Amino acid sequence: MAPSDITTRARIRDAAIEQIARKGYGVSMRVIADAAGVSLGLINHHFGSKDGLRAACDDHVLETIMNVKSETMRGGAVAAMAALGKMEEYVNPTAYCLRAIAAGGDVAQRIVDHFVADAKAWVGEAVADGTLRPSVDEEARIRLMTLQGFGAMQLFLSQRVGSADAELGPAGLNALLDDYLNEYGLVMLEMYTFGLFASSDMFDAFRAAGPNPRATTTEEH
Amino acid sequence: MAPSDITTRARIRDAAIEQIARKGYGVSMRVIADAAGVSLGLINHHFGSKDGLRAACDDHVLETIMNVKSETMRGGAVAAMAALGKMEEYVNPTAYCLRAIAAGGDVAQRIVDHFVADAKAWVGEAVADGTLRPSVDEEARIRLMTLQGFGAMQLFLSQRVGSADAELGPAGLNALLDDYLNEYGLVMLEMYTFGLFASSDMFDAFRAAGPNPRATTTEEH
DNA sequence: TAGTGAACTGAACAAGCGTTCAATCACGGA
DNA sequence: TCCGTGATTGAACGCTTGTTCAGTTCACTA
Repeated sequence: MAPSDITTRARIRDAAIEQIARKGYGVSMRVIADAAGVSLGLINHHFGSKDGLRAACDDHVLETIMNVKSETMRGGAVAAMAALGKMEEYVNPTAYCLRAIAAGGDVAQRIVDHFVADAKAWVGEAVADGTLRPSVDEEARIRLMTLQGFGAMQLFLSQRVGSADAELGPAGLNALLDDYLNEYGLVMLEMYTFGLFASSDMFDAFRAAGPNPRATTTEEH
Repeated sequence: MAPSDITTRARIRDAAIEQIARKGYGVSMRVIADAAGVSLGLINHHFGSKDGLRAACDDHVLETIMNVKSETMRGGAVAAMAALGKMEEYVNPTAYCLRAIAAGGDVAQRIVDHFVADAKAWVGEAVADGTLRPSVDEEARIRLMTLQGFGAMQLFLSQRVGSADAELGPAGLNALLDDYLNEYGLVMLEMYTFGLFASSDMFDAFRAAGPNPRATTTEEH
C-alpha cells in the first residue's frame, strides 16, 4: 500500500501503534511524530492530545483483534497470540496487545474479556463433545486460564526483554513466542492433560470447606 | 521501633520501598523525600542517584523475601504471596515484589528464580511421596507454574487497580489477594487435580512430534 | 578550643515531557 | 481571481523530572 493511499491521520495512528508496540505506552509524542514523518503539532491537531491518540490506537487495535476469525482463537490465549504474532499483518496489534495488558486498565480488561467470551463458545463445544472435562465453574475456569496464559507469557517476555520499556521488534516477538512454546509447550500440555495432584484430596477438602462456587454444572468427577 | 533506632539511610530506603510498593517504580524522588521526611539532596548524598536508591531497595527486598522460612513457600507462588501479604511485616516487600515483577528486568528474574529454586525442593519431596505426579521435565513444569501463578495474579491486580501506576495500599493488597483466591481458588485446584483434557491424545501427539524434552525422568503416565 | 568531616538543606540547573498557537501552505468553490 | 478552510509547521510555554552544588549544621577528635 503506497503511503498516499492512506489518510495522514491513519498514518499517524499506525505509526503510533507500531512505536507503542515496540517501546510501550511510555514512548514520547516526538518519537511518534518522527516515525510518522510529521510534526509534533499535527498529531495534536488530529487527535487533540496524547490521550486522544492513545484512545484512537486502543480502539483500532481492539477492532482489528476482534475481527480475527474465531477459528484462530481456538486453543486459548497462548495459542492465539502465537498464531497472530506469526502473521505479518497482525504482528503490531499483537505486540500492542501485550503492551496494553502490561499497562493494565481498561484496554487490558477489554482484551481479556474478548478472549474469555470467545473461549466460552468453543470450550462449551469441546466439553459437549467430550474433548474437555466439564468444570464446577466454567466461567471462572476460562477466565483463570486466560489470565494464566497471558500472564505467564507477559512475564516470560518482560524477563527476556529486560526492562518493561525495552524495545521489542517483530523479529524479537517471533523469537520470543517460539522460545516460549519450545520451553513450555510440552509441560503445558502435560499439566492440562494429567493435572498436578495425584489424588483429589485437596480439591475435595477445599470444595467441602470453601464458599459455594457459582456452579454452572453439578457434574461429578 | 522508634524513628531514631534506625539510620537515616535505612529510613529513606524503607520509605522508598513503601512508596514504590504503593505507586510503582515511576514514583518521583520528591515524593520519596517527603515520605521519608528528608530533603531531596540527602537521598542523592546517600545513594548517589535514583538508580542507586532503586538498587538498594531491590537488594533489601530480595534479601527480606529470601530469608522467609521455606515452610511459608510451600504451595507455590500464589499461596506464598497470599501468605506473605497477610503478615504486616511483609506487606510492603510483597507489594514491592509485584511491582518489580510488573516492571520486569533483573529483579523480576531473580524473584522468579528464587521461587523456582525453592519449589524444586518441596516438589521433589511431594513427587517422591506420591502427592504430586512426576513430570517429563520437572524444571520446566515448576518454572511454568511459577510464571503462571505470578502472571495471573499480576494481571488480576493490574485490571482491578486500574492503571499500572495506580496506588495500592496494604488494605488494597489484602482485599485483592482474598478476592483472587475466592474467585479462582476452586477452579485452580480443579485444574491441578483433574487437568483440562479428557484424553491424552494431544499430549501424546505433541510429545511424539515435538523436539526432545530435556527429560529429567522417563516415567510413563 | 579549634578543626575536620559527615549529614543535611535549599536553590538552581538542564533535559524531557505534553501542550499551545501564530504563521504558513495547499487547494476547491464563488 | 480571490477567498476561506483545513492541513501543516516550528517555536515557544509551563511543568516535572533527576541531578548538582555551595552553604550550613553538628558531633567528634586532636
